[in-house]
Amino acid sequence: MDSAQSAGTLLAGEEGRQHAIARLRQAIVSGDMAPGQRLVEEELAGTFEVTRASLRQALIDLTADGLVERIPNRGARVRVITQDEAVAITECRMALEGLCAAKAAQRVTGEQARTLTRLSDELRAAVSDGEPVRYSELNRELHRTVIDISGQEVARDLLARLNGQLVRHQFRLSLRPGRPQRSLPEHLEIIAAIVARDPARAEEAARDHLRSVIRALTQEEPR
Amino acid sequence: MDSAQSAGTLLAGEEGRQHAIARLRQAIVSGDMAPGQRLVEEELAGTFEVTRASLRQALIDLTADGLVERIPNRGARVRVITQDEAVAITECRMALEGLCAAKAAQRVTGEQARTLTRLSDELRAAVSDGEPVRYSELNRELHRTVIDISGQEVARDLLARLNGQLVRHQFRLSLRPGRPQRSLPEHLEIIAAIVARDPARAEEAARDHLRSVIRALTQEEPR
DNA sequence: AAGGTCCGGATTGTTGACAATTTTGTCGAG
DNA sequence: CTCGACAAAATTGTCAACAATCCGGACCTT
Repeated sequence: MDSAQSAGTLLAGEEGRQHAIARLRQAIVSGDMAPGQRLVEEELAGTFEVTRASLRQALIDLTADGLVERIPNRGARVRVITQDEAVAITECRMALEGLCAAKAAQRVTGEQARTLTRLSDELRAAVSDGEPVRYSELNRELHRTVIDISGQEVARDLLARLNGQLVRHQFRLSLRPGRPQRSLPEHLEIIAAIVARDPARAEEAARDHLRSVIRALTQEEPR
Repeated sequence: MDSAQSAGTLLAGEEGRQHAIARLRQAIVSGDMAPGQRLVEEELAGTFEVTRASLRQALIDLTADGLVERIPNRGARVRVITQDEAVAITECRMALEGLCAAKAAQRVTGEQARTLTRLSDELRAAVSDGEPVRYSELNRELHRTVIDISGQEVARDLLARLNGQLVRHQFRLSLRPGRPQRSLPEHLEIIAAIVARDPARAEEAARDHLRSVIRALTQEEPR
């Protein structure tokens, strides 16, 4: 493979689009681009070294994911997700992840149970070692695993979209001092309920956890 | 087929796209196009009298809505929604409409309560008059009203997408003999719980109702 | 000076042609 | 008769130029 990024040549076609999507998403999620900032097609196409068509498609795709807002004839801006919206999104996650936790408890296999138990240990370790970033990763992995076990592909797609919009809020939240300590027991309870194959308890645990996330969001630090 | 409009002129741009989306959606949900049927861009652009670009955008939009399936370099087909998928979708509706019902019970105003009560009466009337189509319309209106009262816009968007995929199944279901008689009390209970401003009861009622829909779906008539 | 109108620059939207890809059809070898 | 390779056709994907639209500011009118 060649490193087609040399000056002068710009990526085209499918490759270009994927590249543009990745770069844009990264830029938005990491906060390199301020919320509300205008996204001028030609300008971005230049900086990412893709054709304008590729970048245009990328904008459309990200609009479907809720990361970008497009107004006809007026262009695109990075979508601002207010705290109220973050709460509303988390409420929907509560409903859907509750469903997934319940189904996961019904369907979990022995091997999957072992994976969950291992995650359990790693979460505990990350907290006691004081590694919030590691904890945040494991957190995401746990949610992903539960959804995976549930086999609910429709919910998985909906949740993927919701989470995409939340990445920034989630990240800020996980770095709040004391937050891992508070959420750890909630996560452990979700795992325990699924391993115990108790759907009602698993659903309640998942919902309790996200209720707690909502509380934390509404008590957002005053900046 | 149809004689379309005037010969020779084909719609373009935004107008063309909207037209194409409307016609295509109509054709798919009404069953004019068999599930799995190939959707050739040029061919459809011809019959709908829009440019290929417009139709292409329409296909992309409908893909986002889950009505069409697109495979790179291989074209689009109308997406088949299996019974299992219909069940999975309804499970997600269960989670999300449960949330909306609960929030609606918290936020309902006096006027909204009166609207719901009126709907209650109309639903009863439609059943006792034996008008399944009217009942189906009122049914959709009820669900829409509840979501509206809840003020949960995120859930509203997700549900809109899910319902778009289900239209056909829902329609078939509502025409099953005896189905309105069975679902009427469930609908009435949802309304009663919201009017009584009891979130937990409203959530449970909404979930019970959709649980019943799932049961009906899995006992689909054997054709 | 207030209000309205009309250009100018910038940006997005669309189109028609062309390139890339997949599928179909044909033919010959085994 | 079956299988595989090759070529032709059909279809989708991409691009670069062109057209439509919008915002801001200068200019004119009253």
